[in-house]
Amino acid sequence: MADPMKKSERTKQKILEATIENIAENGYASTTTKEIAQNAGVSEGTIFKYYGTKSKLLQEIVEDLMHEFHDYSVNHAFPELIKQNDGASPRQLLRNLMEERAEFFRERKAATKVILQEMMVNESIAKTFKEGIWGEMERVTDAIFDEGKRAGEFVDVDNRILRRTVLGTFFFRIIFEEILGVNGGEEKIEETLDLLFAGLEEGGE
Amino acid sequence: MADPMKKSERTKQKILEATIENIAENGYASTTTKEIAQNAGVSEGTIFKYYGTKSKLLQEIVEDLMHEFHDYSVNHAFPELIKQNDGASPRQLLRNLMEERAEFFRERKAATKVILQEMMVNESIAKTFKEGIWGEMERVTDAIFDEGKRAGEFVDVDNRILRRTVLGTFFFRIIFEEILGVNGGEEKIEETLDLLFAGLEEGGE
Amino acid sequence: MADPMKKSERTKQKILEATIENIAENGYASTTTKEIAQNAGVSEGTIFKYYGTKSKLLQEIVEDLMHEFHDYSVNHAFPELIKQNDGASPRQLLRNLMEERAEFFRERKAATKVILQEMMVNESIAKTFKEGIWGEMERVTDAIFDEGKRAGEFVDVDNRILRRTVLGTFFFRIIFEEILGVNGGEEKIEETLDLLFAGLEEGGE
Amino acid sequence: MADPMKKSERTKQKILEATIENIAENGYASTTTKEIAQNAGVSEGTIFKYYGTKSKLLQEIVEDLMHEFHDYSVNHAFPELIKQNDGASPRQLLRNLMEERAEFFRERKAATKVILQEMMVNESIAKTFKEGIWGEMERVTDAIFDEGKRAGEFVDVDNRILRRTVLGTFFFRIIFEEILGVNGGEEKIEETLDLLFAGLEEGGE
DNA sequence: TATGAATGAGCATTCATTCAT
DNA sequence: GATGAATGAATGCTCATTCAT
Repeated sequence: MADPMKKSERTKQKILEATIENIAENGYASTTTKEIAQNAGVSEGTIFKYYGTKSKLLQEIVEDLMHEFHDYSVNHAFPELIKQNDGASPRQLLRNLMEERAEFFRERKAATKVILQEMMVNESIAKTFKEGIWGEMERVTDAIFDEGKRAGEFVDVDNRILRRTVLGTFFFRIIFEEILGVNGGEEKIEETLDLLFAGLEEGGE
Repeated sequence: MADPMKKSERTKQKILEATIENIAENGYASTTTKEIAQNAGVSEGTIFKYYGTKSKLLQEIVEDLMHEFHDYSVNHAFPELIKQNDGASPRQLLRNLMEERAEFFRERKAATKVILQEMMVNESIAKTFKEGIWGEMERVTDAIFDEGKRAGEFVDVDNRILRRTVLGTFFFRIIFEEILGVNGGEEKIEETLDLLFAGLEEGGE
Repeated sequence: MADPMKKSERTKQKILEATIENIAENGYASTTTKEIAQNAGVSEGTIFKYYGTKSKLLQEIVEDLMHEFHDYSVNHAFPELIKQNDGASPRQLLRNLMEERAEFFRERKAATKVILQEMMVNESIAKTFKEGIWGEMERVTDAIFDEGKRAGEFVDVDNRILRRTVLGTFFFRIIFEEILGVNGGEEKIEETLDLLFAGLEEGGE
Repeated sequence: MADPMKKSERTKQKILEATIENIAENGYASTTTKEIAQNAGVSEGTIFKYYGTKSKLLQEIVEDLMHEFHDYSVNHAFPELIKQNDGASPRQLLRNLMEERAEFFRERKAATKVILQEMMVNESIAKTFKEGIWGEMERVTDAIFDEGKRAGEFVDVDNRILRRTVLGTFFFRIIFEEILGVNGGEEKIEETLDLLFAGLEEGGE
């Protein structure tokens, strides 16, 4: 058959998209199932038929993003790391990683906003974020930093300090520039990396 | 007089502190006035007597922090900037600024968390943050960056890019390390600044 | 034909049995059509195809029991009464009647429980019970009591008082012993009748 | 002060009375808190302020009746039993007991109906009934029957059989005559007892 | 000044019922 | 003949808010 998705799957999907949209805008607690139903073009009953409770809708959003993030790691980030012996410098690696991940969150801006919001008030989501997204980023950056230091290309500084500047810059782009819309929001990723690598100080190189 | 605050002022203060505590933990929408009343040790009626509506409590928290932040700027940050011709290097200036502001938010961690949370779902708070806190930080960093560049101490890069790394690192410490509790949370501010100034790249200097 | 019942009749029957089971356990109002459907192994839609509304299911249960009770009377109780001139004493008659009716309700314990429950909150079922079951029992006991008194075998007491002790004892067995499970639940019908006939008082005879 | 009850106590009482009335009429599951609120002349919120959940309202009704029943036993039934050596015959004792208890339930007809109804579908209420009311009646009747037999006034029949006729007659009056309104409902308690004691059979005495 | 009693609009959730397939 | 997807009115319950005392 041409239709790749059953009707009920399409309905579930519509509900999920509407939920992400509404929660990203108003927050989980301030979003009503009535609003979600209207936005999704279904009745409230249908939402509960598929998701049981409002909170399971939130869970679903979080878990979906986690799975996608993990799949993304396995299919994009790690293959890159493996290719590292093929000549890509740690710097190039870091650049690719930051670009890809930024792209990932940019494409899922609303869901990302949902997680950032709810993480602050929901223990379970905080845990999922820390173990899923943060843990992953920690492992990947550790690998790159260690390799960079081993190759004599990175300064020998505690990985946590390196992460502070690198991931600080990364999340700043996502949270402040993309989501909150401050600092202009221009990309200029190359200049940013140059700056991180060469330092703020004039005459350093 | 021995009593520096009238009874009613103390009651108002108790309510505000309880509100900050509860909202920081559960978010504005999930915090009930009943909980606040219990936490503050007053009746619900008293809250409404003083603040009229629940949302005015939130406004009050935001505005209080804004005023304190502004007073702090006027009394600490700008005087420093003015003394800059007295020999302090832009680097020293930046370091002082980051330390002081981090201290400011660290002392007001709960209120800061409230603003970060609600900023994402409340247009009015987002506006206040952007105009108040962010605007201030933009002006101050612009001044420092410009002076640093003029003095030939900073690389000649768009201030927005400079800000991305500097404030990214700064907010990372506050949001991720202080509030979310990831990346170990060790201070090591000096090393962090060294890294930002000298760059990630080995042999840069 | 080997198949005595069409498929659709069997489906209707399954639904009815499931309904009796569920309502007996949880009551009409607390029983959902979803539960009935699951218990009967059909879809909810099927229930409504056959019975139209939930309340018609209840009606059906009540009416079925009434018809069976009435058929039972016509085929068992009245023939006995007619045979009474054939030598059976009114006492024997009463005994047979109580045994037979107890057997009837015992075999339909769940449906009986349904009627007892709903009779208390549903005017229409109360009416059906009073006119159907109660009325029948009144007529039958009147006939027996009158005959017993005429034959000089029963004391000359108002039939309503006689009924109070006889049917009280009868319904106690059904409701309290069978359905609620108190008082041990042993049968000992002969001793019970002896007691009713001879009285509680020692030395009476 | 002249007012013997605080306002809040009066409100609680109004709610409880309305609840008993409505549940007795329509059953627990079919009674809405909205109806109760209207009947009690309060808002729905007030019901939940005082009782927390709808089911606690039911619990309260059941527990109240249990406590009253128990107090009644302690203050009326047991004192009578103690006076038994003062010359009251077991028959007289039984008569007093049945009259008093009938009076008790008659004065609380609605609450009694509530318990009878819900006992059939609510395990917890069934348990409370069995342990509270039934257990009490079992103990009291055992004491009377044993004493009656010891004194040679009652026939030597298993107490459970005696109870079947005595309590059967008793509950018949309450459930069938008082609550369901069948069998005329005339009192004639003396004749009923005579019948129970002397037996149905003519010429027994 | 402060309380606690009361409110009622609004919420998440349930469930009998409909209907296209 | 039977299903499962969808509905929406109704329910129990919450909570910001009011107000008499």
